[in-house]
Amino acid sequence: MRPSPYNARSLIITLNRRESQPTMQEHYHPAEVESQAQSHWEEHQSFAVNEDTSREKFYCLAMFPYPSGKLHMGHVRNYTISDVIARFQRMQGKNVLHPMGWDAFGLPAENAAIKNNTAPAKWTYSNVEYMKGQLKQLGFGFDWSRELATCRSDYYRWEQWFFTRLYEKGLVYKKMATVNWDPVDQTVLANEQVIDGRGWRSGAVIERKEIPQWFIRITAYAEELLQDLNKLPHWPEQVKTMQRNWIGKSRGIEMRFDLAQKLGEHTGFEVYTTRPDTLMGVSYVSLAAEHPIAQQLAEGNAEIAAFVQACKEQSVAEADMANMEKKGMDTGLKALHPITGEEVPVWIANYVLMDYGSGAVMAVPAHDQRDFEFAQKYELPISQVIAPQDGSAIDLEKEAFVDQGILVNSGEYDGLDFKAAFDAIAQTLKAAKKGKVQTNYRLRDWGVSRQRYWGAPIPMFNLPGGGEIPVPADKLPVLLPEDVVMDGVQSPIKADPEWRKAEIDGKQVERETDTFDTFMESSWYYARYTCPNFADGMLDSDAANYWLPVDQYVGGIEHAILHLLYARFFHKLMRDEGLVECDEPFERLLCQGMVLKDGAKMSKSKGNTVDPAELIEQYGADTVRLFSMFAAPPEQSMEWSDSGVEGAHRFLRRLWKSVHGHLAAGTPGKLNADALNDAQRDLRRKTHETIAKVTDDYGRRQTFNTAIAAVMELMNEVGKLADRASPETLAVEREALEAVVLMLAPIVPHIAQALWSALGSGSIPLDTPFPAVDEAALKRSSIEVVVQVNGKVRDKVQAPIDAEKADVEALALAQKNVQRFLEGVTVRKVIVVPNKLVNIVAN
RNA sequence: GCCAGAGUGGUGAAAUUGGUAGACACGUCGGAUUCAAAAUCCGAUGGGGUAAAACCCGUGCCGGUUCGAGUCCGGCCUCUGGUACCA
Repeated sequence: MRPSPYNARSLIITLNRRESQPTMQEHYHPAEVESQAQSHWEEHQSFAVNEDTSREKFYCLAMFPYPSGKLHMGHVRNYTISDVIARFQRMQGKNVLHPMGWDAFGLPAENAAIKNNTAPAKWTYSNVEYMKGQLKQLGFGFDWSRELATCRSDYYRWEQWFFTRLYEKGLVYKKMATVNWDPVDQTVLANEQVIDGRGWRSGAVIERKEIPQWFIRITAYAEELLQDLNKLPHWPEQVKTMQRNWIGKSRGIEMRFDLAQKLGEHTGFEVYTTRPDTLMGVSYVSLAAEHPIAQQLAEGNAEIAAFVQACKEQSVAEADMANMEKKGMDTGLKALHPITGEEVPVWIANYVLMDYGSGAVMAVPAHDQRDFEFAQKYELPISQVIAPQDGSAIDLEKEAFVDQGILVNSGEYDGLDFKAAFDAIAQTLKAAKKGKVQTNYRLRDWGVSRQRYWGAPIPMFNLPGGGEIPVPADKLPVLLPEDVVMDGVQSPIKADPEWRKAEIDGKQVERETDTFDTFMESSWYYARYTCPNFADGMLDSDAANYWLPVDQYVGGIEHAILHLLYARFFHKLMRDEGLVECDEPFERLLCQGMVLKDGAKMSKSKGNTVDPAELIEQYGADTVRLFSMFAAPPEQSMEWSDSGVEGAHRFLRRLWKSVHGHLAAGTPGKLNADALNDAQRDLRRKTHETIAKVTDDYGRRQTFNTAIAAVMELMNEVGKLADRASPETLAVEREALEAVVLMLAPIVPHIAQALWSALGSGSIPLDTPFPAVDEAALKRSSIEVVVQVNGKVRDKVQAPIDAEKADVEALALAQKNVQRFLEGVTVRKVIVVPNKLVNIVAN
């Protein structure tokens, strides 16, 4: 017989408790149960871990929260998921790291500081304190000894140091880039602060403005970031697809259009296309408003200047750019077609972005829908150069034909398909030194400069005569002053002329007053958790290499691209600095869905928020945790329901009652699997089927809702047990209840701990192995098989397990209702799916 | 606009590899218990149909593949996330 891993008994503890707190046994009091369990964990430091090379490690990480004030349901869901996984893995015997910290820098702190007349630091720290209390109340098993906050200088100093290392390696550079500019407040606005093209505070129409900013060369890693997605089999396919599309690798041709007449120093410009096969259909070319040629034209032409200015009056956000009305202006300038030498008009268009590619595009209205609409609007020629492969006609009055096809009206290239045309045109351009085949990435370098106060100062010194040098390591960190007053517009470190003053080698220099994008901090916190107090460097490689990569990362799908791509990039940068060994930071990724109320995202403005604090108060943390896991699978958005919470609570009360009812019924006998009657055997099978399913649901499928449903089913079966008088029945019931308590322990750890103790164990579930399946108990002699006629269910039969196909077929055909449907028709075919279904095809 | 998802009873959902659509809950209705109520327990519950069955219809919409489609394919509609300075 399988030795039970959890039959150690410690009745003394239970008896003592029964005497001192008699009411505890009869009724479920979540507040008592939960504070008792939480004190136990606190006292025993149950979640503090260290590097133990003798044990298999498991690093379970939930995306750390922005300390916005108090927890919302999204946090509760996120951290319940990671806590369930962490506790389950621990019950699988692993050395589990489950840390927590604070993504503490960011824009909302500045806004709150202005509103509440306080300092961002003070506001942030008080939020951290409050939210930490809430996390503890929910019973999450975090190793608080590793807590970190990104706004602390012992964290961001290493980020500053790392940035200077990247600068030395040539992976950091400065260039002009476009921002949203509020001309009234004289400040840079985040995309979020631009509403319908106006500044959210001033209401002024915002402008695009070019300012110098720092960039990190993520494009140097584009190919590796793309290829290594193939090393992540346990990431959701949709996230990998989104990242691939974001990186946007394409093969095309970069070519030069010469200007018909020189314009100042400009003799032409570069254009990149992935559709060189349409080159003979070019009607015009478009430049971005910020293109040097457009700038030069604007200088000598008031009309063009006005149009260029108008193009700049809009947000820089891509979604806004793509949705706005496409506008253009003919400059009167002509460019020469790189193959035919014919003149094509040069336009300026508001939809061409200077930050992408070369800031100039060739337009083929017949074969690109956006060009088509633009050409129709401005009555530019639309000439077909591609015909459908199948010879069908196209209607260029209605829409562009954008598929690949066969070239027409393209001179010597007529009749070629996409690939042949690509090669032939590439060859011609190359021979004429007018262009070359080029691989392009849509991915752009990472702009990390922010003109805001509440962030890590960029560690650069600006030199009086221009240029800059990185702040030397011995002068780090560049501290952000925390005791400041927010006046509402200017960053305090920009407003204070003293702060920027610095000296190096006796020379006066100025500190950079821009701060880092907060994605910088969230790109490496997972690694710092492995050695949060390491004072001699960014990472302690021994600790980092023991714990990394993160085995399970859990967070919102909204981070599918930016955060997860930046973190992957940073990891590779740290690897190339020799700080970590592995290539990817997150082995397995779970993206949880949003929490909705009345079909909409919970938000203060909609007034449909649910406060976790009130729910914990009313029902206890276990109920909140149980409901948030039961209501939907983790990846799906989840509808909040107050009555569903009631139901979860009711289940816990029933569970409590069942266990104590069982204990009161007497002492179970020794479980003898061979001496059970049918009902006992059935329950035992159900117990072990449930263990098998729940283990799979927790581990492989990560569908906690179905795990809970399976346990509920088992409990319903337990409830149907007729006689608690027999010691055999009690033994089977005991086995089921012990399994139930342990299976639920990752989700409802407090009540599970209390019930486990009541069942007489000296250990706590956290340190108890997860129940194991007894394969022998799963055996059954017969199974229900569905009988279909022409795909419709007509009957069901009990068939011996693994019966011969012919026998099952005969059994199925013999059914009365089946016979009824076979009258007057001929059986053509019989399909037998073993142990499942028979389909009789007849007509 | 572009990229990625989602859509199943009154509600949250389940159906894991193409094989019984609606497990498990919530709600509602009926019953037991109670002086009464709460709590608890038992039963019913996709729509139509029937005395009860049988049977018919049913997974956003239109079409296809298959013995068999919620699941696969093509085309739409609606909603959600992201769109590089919200985190």
